[in-house]
Amino acid sequence: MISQTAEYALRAVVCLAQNPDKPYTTAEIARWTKVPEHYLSKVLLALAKHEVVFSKKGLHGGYVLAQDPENLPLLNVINAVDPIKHIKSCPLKLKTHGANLCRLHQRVNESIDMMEDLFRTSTVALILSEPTQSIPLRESITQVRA
Amino acid sequence: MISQTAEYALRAVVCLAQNPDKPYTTAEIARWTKVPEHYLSKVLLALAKHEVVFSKKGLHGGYVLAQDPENLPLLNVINAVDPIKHIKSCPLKLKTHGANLCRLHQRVNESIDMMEDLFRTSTVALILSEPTQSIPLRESITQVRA
DNA sequence: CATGCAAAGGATAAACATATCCTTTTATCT
DNA sequence: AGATAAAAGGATATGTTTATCCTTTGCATG
Repeated sequence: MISQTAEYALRAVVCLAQNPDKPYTTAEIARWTKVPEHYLSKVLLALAKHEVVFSKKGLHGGYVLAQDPENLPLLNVINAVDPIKHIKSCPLKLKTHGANLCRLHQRVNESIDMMEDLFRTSTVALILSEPTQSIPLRESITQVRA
Repeated sequence: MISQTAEYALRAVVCLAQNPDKPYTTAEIARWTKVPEHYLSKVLLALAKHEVVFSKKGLHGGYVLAQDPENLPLLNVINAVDPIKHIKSCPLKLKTHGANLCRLHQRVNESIDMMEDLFRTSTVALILSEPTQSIPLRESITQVRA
């Protein structure tokens, strides 16, 4: 339910977080994340504008995380490229509803709230710290035993 | 986070549920729900194909709910027009990940699961039974006192 | 300060979602 | 049977998201 663009942004940020000091070029991130390079450049632009990443031009330039992964919720990344929008008033524009949503739109909005909460409480650091069989972006060598 | 089409489908079903025996024509539903009539006809077609609604052609025809609102989760409506898709295997197609999602995609998928659960446990009857200030699709006369 | 590297930004294209219109099919009522 | 009502379905248009390409700007180094 998140957009392709948001998924790309998350991958890029996770990539940068693996090596918080090294500046990664668009081309490098594209290779790691398997995101189309030229599209990724737009995504990174948006992340830079929202100060999720910091960019440096020229030789040895590239992108670096602008935030400590501990303090960087996935929500911030998503909102930078494709803001989660809540239902604030009746989509039918019924005058008597206004900001008092009916049960239908309350429910739909509840689902949006839940998503937002989950992404707000999930930091980039958390994604990297909890080990599983699969390491983000990595063709790991972990082998499942039979 | 649900599509416009899914929102339209939910409105249509809620409309039908208000009067489970009366066949509503596309034009009538469009008027109540404020959904573009010709687009709505496609949406209703999909709902009919998935047996969420029953359609009857000709004079006095129209659409009727095919399910008891008590047993009709919003999820069924949504899935009829715009199926919720889970992440089942690594979007990067990393061979070593396969069906073992990394933490990132586990989280993203978790958010999808949560949404699905909410919509699975919310029936159409529930939407109509819990009264609030705003009645679905209706310009109610309830007035907020100052 | 000239050269090369890399991001910034603009213009365009392709794919998909949303929306409109028109014809065909099927049912109902005289 | 003929007329009418309404869904089914096809063709097309508009808008948004995703993707590609090319030029410009800014930085680092020799």
